[in-house]
Amino acid sequence: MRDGRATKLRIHQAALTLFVAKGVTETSVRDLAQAAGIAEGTLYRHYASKDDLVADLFASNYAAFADRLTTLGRQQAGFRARLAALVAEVFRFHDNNPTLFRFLLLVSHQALARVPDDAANPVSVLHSLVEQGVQDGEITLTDAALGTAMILGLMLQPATAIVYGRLEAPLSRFTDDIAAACWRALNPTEAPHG
Amino acid sequence: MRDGRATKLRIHQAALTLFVAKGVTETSVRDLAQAAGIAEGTLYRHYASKDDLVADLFASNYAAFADRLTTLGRQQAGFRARLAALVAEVFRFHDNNPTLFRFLLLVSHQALARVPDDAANPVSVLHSLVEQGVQDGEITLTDAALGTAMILGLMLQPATAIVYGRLEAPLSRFTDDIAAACWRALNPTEAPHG
DNA sequence: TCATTGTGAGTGAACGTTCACATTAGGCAG
DNA sequence: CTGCCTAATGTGAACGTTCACTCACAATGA
Repeated sequence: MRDGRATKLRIHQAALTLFVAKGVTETSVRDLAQAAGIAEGTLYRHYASKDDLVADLFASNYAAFADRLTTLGRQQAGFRARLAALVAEVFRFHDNNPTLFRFLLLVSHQALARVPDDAANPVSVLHSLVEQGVQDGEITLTDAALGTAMILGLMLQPATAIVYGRLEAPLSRFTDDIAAACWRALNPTEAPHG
Repeated sequence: MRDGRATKLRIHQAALTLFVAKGVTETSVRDLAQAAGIAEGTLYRHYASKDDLVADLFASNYAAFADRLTTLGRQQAGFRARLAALVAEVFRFHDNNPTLFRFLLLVSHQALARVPDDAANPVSVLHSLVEQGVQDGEITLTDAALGTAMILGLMLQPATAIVYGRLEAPLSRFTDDIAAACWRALNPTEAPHG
């Protein structure tokens, strides 16, 4: 029998590229097949449907990234070190695979519905981290949900700015600036370099 | 002749609601007509195409909001006051018309292509504000584009968190917190309450 | 009266998906 | 080693559905 794994990888790459460039709904199965260099029917040897492809592409990468963040948090002591490591990892991920990063950002709005609630989730990992920091008295801000949103915004908007050409890649050159800005944002009454 | 303006408003409302709830591409002209209580053909008495409806809905509201922000900035003296007024206005807009706010967020990725470059743009208004602050030495951070992204993130992610139910509305209750967080994020070496 | 507004069945194109058939390659008998 | 066998993989024309959009006609009201 032939090995279909190479074909599946070609589908992955074509799908990520086209989904990010044109949007999921705007990308047809014909588009995908042409970009991957296969026939339309071949896609259905590997995925039950187009939706299944999107959901699988999202869920597997989303959960894997959440796992990486969780592992990372365990290797650091103290909230500030964990935060810095998390920002660094997110930015490194963006720079290493911007297309995948943007795909996850793009479809998280719609794809999250098809992902099981108990699956690992980068946002909930971050939320747990902030909650821990609040409990341990390591940050002044007490609303963990607000703190999570702040950190998320300080990371994702610079990434978005790169997409629009308002900021120049790589994102990693802002790692220290953003980690420090997160820290200050979370500590309303403390000196910035506490 | 009959007055079509009421019909046009019904189309606006139906379109905003459905576009936000299901997405633009996932909303058909049949969906729009049914929600607005009109026939499909009627929509084409008011818009040349579905794309035209989206573009008009986006461009008019996007530019109007940018103008409001510009006016607001002129009424304040000093960067910090301007920043606080801007955050307050953005959050007020979100609370007064969350559907319109989310629509502008949702389609800004794709709709910006059809909007003339010289049109007023909320992001460029913010960028000019930050640039002015840098020039006047009112903030420590020197990269205006990075500062713009930071402020944008600190405003938009809390708004997004409300959509997902991670944060409770209204957004306005965070106005002071976020304005202060923006200020601290932009001032790496300064005391937080300078 | 007539320009404007409203109607909805109809149109061709594009969509996701299917299916009968072709191709491939590892296992296995001779 | 050779030559089938078979399951996996690849193919693309065809299918039914849905889509955005059109048009001949009706209704409205200044």
